[in-house]
Amino acid sequence: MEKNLRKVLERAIKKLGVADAVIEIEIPREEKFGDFATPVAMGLSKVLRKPPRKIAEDIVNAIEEKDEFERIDIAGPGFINFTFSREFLGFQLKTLLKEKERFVRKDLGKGRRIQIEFVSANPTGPLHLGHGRGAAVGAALSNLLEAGGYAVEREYYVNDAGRQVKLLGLSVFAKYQQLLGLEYPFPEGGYRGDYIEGIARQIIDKCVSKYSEMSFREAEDFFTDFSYREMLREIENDLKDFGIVFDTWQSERELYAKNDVDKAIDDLRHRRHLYEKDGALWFKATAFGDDKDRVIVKSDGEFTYFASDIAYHRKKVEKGFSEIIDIWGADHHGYISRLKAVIQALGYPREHLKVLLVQMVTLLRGGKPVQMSKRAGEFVTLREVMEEVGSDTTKFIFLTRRPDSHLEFDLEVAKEQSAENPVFYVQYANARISSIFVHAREKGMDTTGFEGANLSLLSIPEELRIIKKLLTYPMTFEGAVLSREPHRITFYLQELAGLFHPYYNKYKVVTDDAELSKARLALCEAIRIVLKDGLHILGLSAPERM
RNA sequence: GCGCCUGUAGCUCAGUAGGAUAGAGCAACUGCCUUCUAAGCAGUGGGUCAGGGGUUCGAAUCCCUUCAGGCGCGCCA
Repeated sequence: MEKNLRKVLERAIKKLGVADAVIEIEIPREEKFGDFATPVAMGLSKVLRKPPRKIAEDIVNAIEEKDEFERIDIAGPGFINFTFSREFLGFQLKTLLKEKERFVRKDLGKGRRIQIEFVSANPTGPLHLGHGRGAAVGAALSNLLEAGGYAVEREYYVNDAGRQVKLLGLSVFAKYQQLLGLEYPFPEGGYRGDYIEGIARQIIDKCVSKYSEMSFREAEDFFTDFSYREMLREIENDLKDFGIVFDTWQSERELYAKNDVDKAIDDLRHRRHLYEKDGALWFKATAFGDDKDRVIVKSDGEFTYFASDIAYHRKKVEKGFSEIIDIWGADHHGYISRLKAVIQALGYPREHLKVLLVQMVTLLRGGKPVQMSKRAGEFVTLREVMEEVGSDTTKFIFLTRRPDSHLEFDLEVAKEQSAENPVFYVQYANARISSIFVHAREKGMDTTGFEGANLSLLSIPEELRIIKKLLTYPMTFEGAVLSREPHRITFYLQELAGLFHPYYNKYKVVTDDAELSKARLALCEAIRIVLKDGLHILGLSAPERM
């Protein structure tokens, strides 16, 4: 729709002797300013040395495709306002009905491959609400880019190698000993949640007291592996119930086992980005804009966490994606510059890696902060929130906010609102349309083919407003894809539902007038196509009954 | 001390890559179900866009600065 107008404007402006004008097209805030508007004449006034309104006039006169518009006005300081003709809108709507997804979505990615890594929580405890935010945003972004024509790989990075999983194993081991009535000191800084006892009990059920005589050194591998795998299983299950499935799970251990870490270090060494100092091996991150150089191998010979991160990102890069997106909690923002430095050191532009920060979530209950301490095992899990508030509501709350805004999640408010929650507002529109279709079929009407519908019967303001809104969906969609901002879809859907409900309330779709009914059913079908598309992208259900 | 994020209605948040008179939901108040679902609709109020300066035809949006909140700044993971 706006692509079409852009072409019209380009041709017209070319006639004025300007070849490469940047044409902005926007949807005016007020209806009286038309369906689309462009401030392009104002921008051109400097180049052409003429007053903006005069240029606007020249542009309008140069437009050939006048029949697409009901009106073209020049307003204010030099805006050109376009109002589409009803015939043109009808034609466009019919195209939408015919092409469905192909119309509402655009192939922006052209099959290019993008990897999105998100959640990647340590498998040392259950997912909490902050992970849920990353999960909701990551999944929605993945769906969005996929819909936009990219081949997306959703990846979860599993930190199964470091000291944390070992500490998990030790925590479980200690609990295990205690449950068997033996005295065993709980490790300092160990994990204390109820889930630790759960895992310990599982081990007892499986092999009773086989390990009770052993020292942790002897039982370490078993306890660590069993515990983190159990956690990972639980995490995967939580995510599945949250509606999120990953394509690949990259294990950190595997990077070591397959010598990816060594290879990455060799690679950087050959590229002369490493040096030794004080018995440690350093990466020259400052050469690529980082604050300080970073240690990869400590003087005691141990790798730092950064070493496997280098190997991991090298692996990502070598998989040949056109872009890599990491979604991190904002508390990791200090790592952006060092990883971008790695990307650059490996010979790629730093833009090849895009890090999306998801800000912290403050959990409240009735306005009061809920105390969270992972160490003490006091925290509200994602599963608990899902069960108390609901997955769709939880996701929607995450997706109605920009990822980089701090978020207050009040459990009471989320629940209270559930009756009039915005997510239901959108889903309800879809359910109502389904219901209309059922009703229409009961009346013996055909609700499948709309080729023959006389869409020119859709003439009241509410209907035209809805049609225009539908036809701007591709524009919103494109903006969301290019800016990598799924929340734009969320707001669009609320606006669309906000046009449908009043219409529904005021007018009947199914009436005695068969032809009008058919046209209105066609409109409903178009709304449904867009609603379903948007809800699908956001990872939300589109129930037919509520 | 340095870096990143944030500051918009009582509350939670949008504001479409600088555009026209600043938007939604919640909360408050008043009406609407013998009709395709009332998880809905109609109506009523509410603003120093944190403060100050600058850039230009035009700024919530870009730059500088001050203030406030959050998060980071290890040979931790």
